[in-house]
Amino acid sequence: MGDAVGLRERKKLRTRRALIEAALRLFEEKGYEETTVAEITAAVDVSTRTFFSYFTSKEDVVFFDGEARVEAALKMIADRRPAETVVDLLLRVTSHSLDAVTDADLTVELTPARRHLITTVPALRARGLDLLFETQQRLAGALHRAYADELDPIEAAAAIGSLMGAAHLATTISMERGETPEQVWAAGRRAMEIAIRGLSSIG
Amino acid sequence: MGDAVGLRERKKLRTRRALIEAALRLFEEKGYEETTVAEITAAVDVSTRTFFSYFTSKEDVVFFDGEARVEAALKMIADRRPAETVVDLLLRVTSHSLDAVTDADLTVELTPARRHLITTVPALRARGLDLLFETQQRLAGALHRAYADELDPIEAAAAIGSLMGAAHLATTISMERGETPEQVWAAGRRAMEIAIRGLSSIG
DNA sequence: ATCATATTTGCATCCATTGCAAATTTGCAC
DNA sequence: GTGCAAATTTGCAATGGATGCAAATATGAT
Repeated sequence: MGDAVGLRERKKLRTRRALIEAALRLFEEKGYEETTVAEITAAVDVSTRTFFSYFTSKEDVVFFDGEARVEAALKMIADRRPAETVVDLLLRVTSHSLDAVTDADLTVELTPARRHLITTVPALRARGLDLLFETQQRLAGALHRAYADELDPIEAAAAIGSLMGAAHLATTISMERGETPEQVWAAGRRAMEIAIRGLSSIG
Repeated sequence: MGDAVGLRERKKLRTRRALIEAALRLFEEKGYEETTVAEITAAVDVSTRTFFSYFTSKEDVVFFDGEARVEAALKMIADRRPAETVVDLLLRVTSHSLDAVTDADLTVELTPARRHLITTVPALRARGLDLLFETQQRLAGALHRAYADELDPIEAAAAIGSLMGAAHLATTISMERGETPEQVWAAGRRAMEIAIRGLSSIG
């Protein structure tokens, strides 16, 4: 990612970065729907058309670091430790997946503001869910490959879907209830434990 | 739903139904993105503007029966049987959730064609995932209410998220592998069993 | 038949998105 | 340095979804 060899690449990276920062700032200041692509590009002083050669849509700019996060998780699964169980590996992956990642020389965490945008704005929420689901498909594939002898594709999918489905819904509901970040985090962990133990453990 | 008292209501129902049928037919014939709202309304002989007083967006017309399905599931959860376990109830709900439901006098099943559209067209897939997630939130709330003494909100969320997350990802991957409808159905059932037994049962 | 209300319709408008060809910039060879 | 080929940016036109609004219609109760 961080291979800015020539002037060309460096300039592109700078433009991309500037577009992301301007967009996120404007989205926070005046709201996503109230911000036009023209306003974003005006703030960076490039043409509107250029925006769409960097991002395929206005939504995309909010998920600029998604691919880096996914790749980090995929790598962890592919490089799994020899005797590690599926559950241990997945817990290790999820606990690291929230760390900051570097994308195109732009290191960012999933700030509360961004998280709020993604869960609040319908267009972003839908896009985020689509990306999340695609991620789950890729992780399930990687998990199957990493444990080819023990897990068939459906079992791998069930494992990823169950764990991530439980954690995602639980954290969302925790947030919706206005709980503190610590409580939200705890909700996610409890949900994963339930997924690991099985539903019958609570019925 | 089926209370078409006056001419007014009957006419509206007829228009709504005609719009849905024309839209689905056109989407199948020439593709979702290639079909304009103007073409749909032309086929029904109403103005383009009218379309948007029946549906909030072009995507919405594909999910016309979503609300009816969700309400059926919510009702089943609310009317749970006295001594029934959470797992038994949820299995009963999921096995019935695929039955045909009646929406505005229009009874429909989730045809393969419609399913294909929803999983294929990015805009529909994203919208469908948004609706599915919203459904999960509502089901989790209902489950918590139905088992208020046994499940707190987070546990209810973990249960719904785990079960539906596993089933959805497993069926999607099964479909993607080109498996038969029977195999897809079996994949969903296996995934739910794994969610119920717990991930540790496969590691 | 008539009036109040509910619907439909016809604009005008905004904005995201895309294709295309012209203009500009960059990297490299000479 | 110059000049050329390739990569980028830009301007422009066009498409299509979505919304607000006021005029035109249709409906139903008296």
